[in-house]
Amino acid sequence: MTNLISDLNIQQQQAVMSGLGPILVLAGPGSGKTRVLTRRVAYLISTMGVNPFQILAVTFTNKAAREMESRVLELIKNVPQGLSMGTFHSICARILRRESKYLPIQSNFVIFDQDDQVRLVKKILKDQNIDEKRFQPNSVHSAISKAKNDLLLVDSFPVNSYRDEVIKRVYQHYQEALYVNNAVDFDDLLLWTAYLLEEHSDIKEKYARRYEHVLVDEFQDTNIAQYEILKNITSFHHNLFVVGDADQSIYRWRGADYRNVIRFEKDFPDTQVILLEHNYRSTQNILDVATSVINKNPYRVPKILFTDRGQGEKVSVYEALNDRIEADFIVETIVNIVAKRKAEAGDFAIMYRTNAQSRLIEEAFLGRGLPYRLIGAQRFYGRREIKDMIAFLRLVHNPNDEVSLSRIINVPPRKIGNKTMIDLHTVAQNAKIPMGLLLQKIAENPNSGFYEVFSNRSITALEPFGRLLSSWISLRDASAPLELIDRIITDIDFHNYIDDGTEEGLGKWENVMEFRRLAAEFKDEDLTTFLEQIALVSDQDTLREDTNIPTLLTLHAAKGLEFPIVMITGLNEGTLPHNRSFDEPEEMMEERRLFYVGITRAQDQLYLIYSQERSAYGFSEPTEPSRFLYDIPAELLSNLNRSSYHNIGQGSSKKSKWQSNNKRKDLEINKTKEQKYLPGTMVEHPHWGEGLVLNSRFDDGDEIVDIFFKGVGQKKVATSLANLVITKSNLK
DNA sequence: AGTCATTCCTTTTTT
DNA sequence: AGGAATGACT
Repeated sequence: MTNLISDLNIQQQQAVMSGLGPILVLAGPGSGKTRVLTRRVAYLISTMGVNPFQILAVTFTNKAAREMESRVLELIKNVPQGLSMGTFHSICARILRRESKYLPIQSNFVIFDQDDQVRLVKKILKDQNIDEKRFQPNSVHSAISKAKNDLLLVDSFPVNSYRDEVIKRVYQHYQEALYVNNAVDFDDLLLWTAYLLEEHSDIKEKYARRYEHVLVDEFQDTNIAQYEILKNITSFHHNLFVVGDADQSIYRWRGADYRNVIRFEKDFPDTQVILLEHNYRSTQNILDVATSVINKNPYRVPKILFTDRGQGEKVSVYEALNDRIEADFIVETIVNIVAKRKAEAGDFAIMYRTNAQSRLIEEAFLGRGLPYRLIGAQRFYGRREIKDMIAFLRLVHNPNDEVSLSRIINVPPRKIGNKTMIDLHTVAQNAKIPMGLLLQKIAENPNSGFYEVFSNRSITALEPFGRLLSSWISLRDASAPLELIDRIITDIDFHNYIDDGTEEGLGKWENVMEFRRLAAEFKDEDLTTFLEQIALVSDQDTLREDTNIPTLLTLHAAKGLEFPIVMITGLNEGTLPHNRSFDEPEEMMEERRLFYVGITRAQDQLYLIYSQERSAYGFSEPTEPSRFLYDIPAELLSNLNRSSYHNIGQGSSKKSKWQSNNKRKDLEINKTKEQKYLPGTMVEHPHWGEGLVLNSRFDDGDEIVDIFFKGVGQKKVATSLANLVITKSNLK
C-alpha cells in the first residue's frame, strides 16, 4: 500500500485515502491531480477491496482514460477487470446502447458529429422555408444544443420571442429527424442518459447500485446535464470524488459551468474539500506570470501557486511586425535552441487561440522543410474524403441514416441527381420504409411495377448502387472494419476518383490511406465500436508522443498537457482575447482563463508572442497587444526585441510598443499609492449604479478603470471624468 | 447530370 | 486568401 502514497505530499495523500462520501479536490495546474485520481482508483481496489466493476472514472479525453487504466494496471499486481472509464460522452453512449429499449431509437444508432448536426439543421431550415440569413444554421443549432445541455426538451423550450418560436419549431423537426435516421447528436448522449436516470427509477437504481465509487476529472467543465447524471448515478452510495479548478474552465460555450464547483459544496453539505496548490510542473517565474494574469478575474477564490523548482528563466516576450514574421520567429527560435542542444524539438509546443492561426506557422515549418505535429482530430475527420468514407460506413451500419445516404449516393458521380433523389424520397415515404431499404429492394427486383414512378433512367442509376449497398451490408457483421473499407474503396474505385493526379488529389488519397491505417487498429472490434470511437475522438486522442517534433495546438486542446517550452502566439486584442468576447464580461473572463491554461502548460520556458499587424480575411491590419500582457509585472519578463533578434523583422530601431507599455507599467507601479480604485472595490456611478472594479491602470496620468455594473455589463471609465463614489474600499 | 465560374462567407474554441 | 456554395452553361 505504501507504494501508492509514499511519494505524494500530505494533501495528495489525504485525497487518495480520504474516506467515503463526497470529496472535492481543488487542484491548481500541475498539482498532480491525474496522479491523485489514478492512485485513488488503485487504492480503492487494492486497499479498500472495491470491485473494479463498481468503479466509474470520468476523464476529459479517451486518451486520458486509457492512460489512467494502464497506470492503475502498473500499480496493482493482479489485473483489475471491469473498470468503467471514459469521457462522459462515451460512457453515456455505452449506457444508451444497453438501454435502448427505453428510447425512441435502436441500439445501433449512429452519432452525428458537429458537421452532420448543422447540416441537418440547415436541411430543416430549407424544408421549412426559413430564411437562412436571419436564422443562421450555426446559431440555430447552438441554441438547440444549449437547450439540450440545460436538459430542456422541445416541450419545455422557453419561448420569449419570435426567434425562440422559430428555433423551437426547428428543434422539434430536428429531433424527429434524428429519430428517423436512428441517430443521436453529442448532446443527446448526455440528455438521454440524464433522462433515463431521472425517469426510470429501475435504471437509476441499477446504475446507482453498481457504481459504488464515481470519480470525475476536470469537474469545472461539466454542464448541467452531466451534473445531473452524476447526482443520480451516485444517489445510492454517495461516493463522488471530483477534481477540478475553476480557473481552468474554458468550455462555457459548450454549456460548461464552473459554478458547478461551488454548487457541489451546496448540494453535498458533507463534502470534504482538499486543496492542492503545490505545483510540480513549472518554474516560479512562470507561476508568477500565471498568477498575475488570473488574479485580475473577479469573484474567484485566490490560490497561491508555489513550486520548489526554483525561479527559472524570465518569460520571453517578442513583438513581431506581422503574423508571418511571428511564425518565422517561432521556427527560427526553435531551430536555434535545438542547434545549441539546449532542448529537443519535441520539447516545444506552439499554442494559439484559433485553428486558422496554425496555417502560417505550418507554412514556416514547411518552408524550412521541418516536421511538426498538428493536434486536431476534428480537422482530419472533417475532411471531405474522410467524411465520405465515414458516411459509407455509417450507411452500411445503419441503412436508416439518410443524412449519410444523401451524402454519398452520388459519390463518385453515378448519375443520381436531384430529381432522382426526390423520387427516391417520395417512394420511400409512400412505402413507409427508409430510403436505404428501398434501394436494396430496387436492387432485388428492378422491374417490379411498384417502382413505376421512377423513370427508366433513375432505376438504371439506382439499381447498381442498391446492389452495392446490399453486398456491403452482408459483409458487415462478419468482417472487420478494415475489410469493409477496402471492399468499398475497390467497389467504387475511390482511388481513381480521389487522386486526380494533382498534388491536392494525392494529398486526399493519402488521407484516405491514413484513415485506413486507423481502421486497421480496430481489427478486433465491430463496426459499431469503430464508428463510435471515431465520432467521439477528442483532439488530444490523436496526440502521439513517439516522435521528437514540435507540437502545434489550440489553447483549448492544450488543456491537461504539459511541455518543457511553450510558445503562445497571437497575443493581440481581437485574437486573444478573441473579439467575440469583447462585450460580454463572462466571456472575457474565460479568455483570461484560456490564457492562464496556456501559461501553466509550460515547465521550463515560456514565450509570449504578438504582432503589430495581423491579417484577417486576406487583409493585414494593425492590432494592439493583448490587454492581458499589461497585467504581467515587467520584472518577470525579458524583452527579446532589444537583444539578439534584430535580424528578424526590421523593428529593431523602432521603439517597440512593448517597451512603451513597460514604461507605462513602471509608471503604474510607481504610482500605486495614488491608485484609488483597486480591483475588488465597490463603486457608485451616477448613471449605471453600483459596480465592481475589475482592474485599474494609469493612462496619461488619469486612472482608467474597468467596472462591472450589475445589469449593465462591463464599462471602461476615466475617473477624472466620471463622478465615482467608493462604497466599499478594497484597501487593506 | 456534370462542369465550370462566380459569389459569398469565413474565424472562436470541440465532445 | 481560400474554400464552399450557388448558378449558368453544356
